[in-house]
Amino acid sequence: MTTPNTAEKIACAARELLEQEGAEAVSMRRVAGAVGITPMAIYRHYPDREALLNAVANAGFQELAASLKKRRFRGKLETRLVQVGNIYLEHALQNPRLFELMFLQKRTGARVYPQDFKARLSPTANQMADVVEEGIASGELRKDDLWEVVFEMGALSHGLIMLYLGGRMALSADQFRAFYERSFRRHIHGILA
Amino acid sequence: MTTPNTAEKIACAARELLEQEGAEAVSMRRVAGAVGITPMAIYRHYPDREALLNAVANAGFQELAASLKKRRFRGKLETRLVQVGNIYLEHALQNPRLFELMFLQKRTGARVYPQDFKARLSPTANQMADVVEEGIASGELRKDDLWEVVFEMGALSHGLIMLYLGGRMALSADQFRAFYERSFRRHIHGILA
DNA sequence: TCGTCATGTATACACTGTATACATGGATGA
DNA sequence: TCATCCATGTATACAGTGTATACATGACGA
Repeated sequence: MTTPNTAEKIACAARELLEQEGAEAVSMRRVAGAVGITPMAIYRHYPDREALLNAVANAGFQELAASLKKRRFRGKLETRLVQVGNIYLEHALQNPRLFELMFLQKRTGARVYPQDFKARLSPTANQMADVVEEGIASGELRKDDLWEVVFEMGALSHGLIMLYLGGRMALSADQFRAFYERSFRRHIHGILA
Repeated sequence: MTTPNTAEKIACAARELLEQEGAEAVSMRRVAGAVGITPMAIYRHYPDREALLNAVANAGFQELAASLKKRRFRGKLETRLVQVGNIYLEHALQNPRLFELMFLQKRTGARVYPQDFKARLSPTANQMADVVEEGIASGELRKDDLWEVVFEMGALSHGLIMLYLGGRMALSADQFRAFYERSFRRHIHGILA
């Protein structure tokens, strides 16, 4: 148990290949080569390529959840919402390909709105939900459907990040960070005068 | 010129395959088979598969632009913003795979923010921009960066649609339409009390 | 009539995921 | 101790992919 599992070594190699050469470079043969085994040996640990990529994505979700849990959010409500959003953002900027894999791919077992969210099965969304729920309770936020508000902030987040990672915004990482934060604040305040 | 071009027949067949069997089913061999030519004949019209998919995506953008141009938006400002958003939505719901192709794929020659948008090269964004610009001028909308506001509404739109099309929301099409519209209105008004 | 050129074909190559059959080595039970 | 089992890995093969290369064909202009 202390020595790294072969399955983990495979997933690790897949992730490295993913981040360095893109998703299409993650072939069974190349992953196997990186680990030092035969392509078919991978199938002793993962039923197929999709399952392997799924495992990599899951690792990403766990990391993201850990990042969110580690951090303590403080300050006024708007600040805390922005802080949660920024953790998503940093995770995306530091693992761009992994992030695409996590949210673009049709994953079997992905959390489904609304039931899995209301059941608090999504650790990432829970953090945002806690802040929003408190805001609604304190009267700082308009009374509204908690999970709709949370999911929609996630959608805005993903939308911006995907467009940026997809090369549709000619901005430096720092410029994008600033844009992203402005967008978050605009979403909180609304655009009406 | 009146009879359909072979290049067009190829793109058309590719689009049908895409919408009916998914992006991975769009292979050169299958497209060629549908048209009744040899796989290699496609290369007389498109340099490679990516270019073919690009052509299909471009057709989608033209359709969307035409839909937007055809429609006249009237009523109060918020209503018009929602109307523009709904056209995106309907296009996505009626051509889901095409929509994914249009916005997920890294397209060469995709409009890049901000220069291409400010140069009004994106017909789809222009429609939204007209409404927002008028709102800012009339004082109905807060004074802000026009194109940031426009791009960000597009991002929210794409984010929601991608998550829905990606199977991450267990909602009927009508339920999603309602969610989408509520989100749009929330974004306009803000979530603060 | 004779190129010329656009269009299509035939074949081949390197690559992919993975099904199938076989090897191996270490743990376990008699 | 020995036989057995089983997890793990290997070797090979097959159908599929994009596409490079070489050749065919048929319309058209000089």
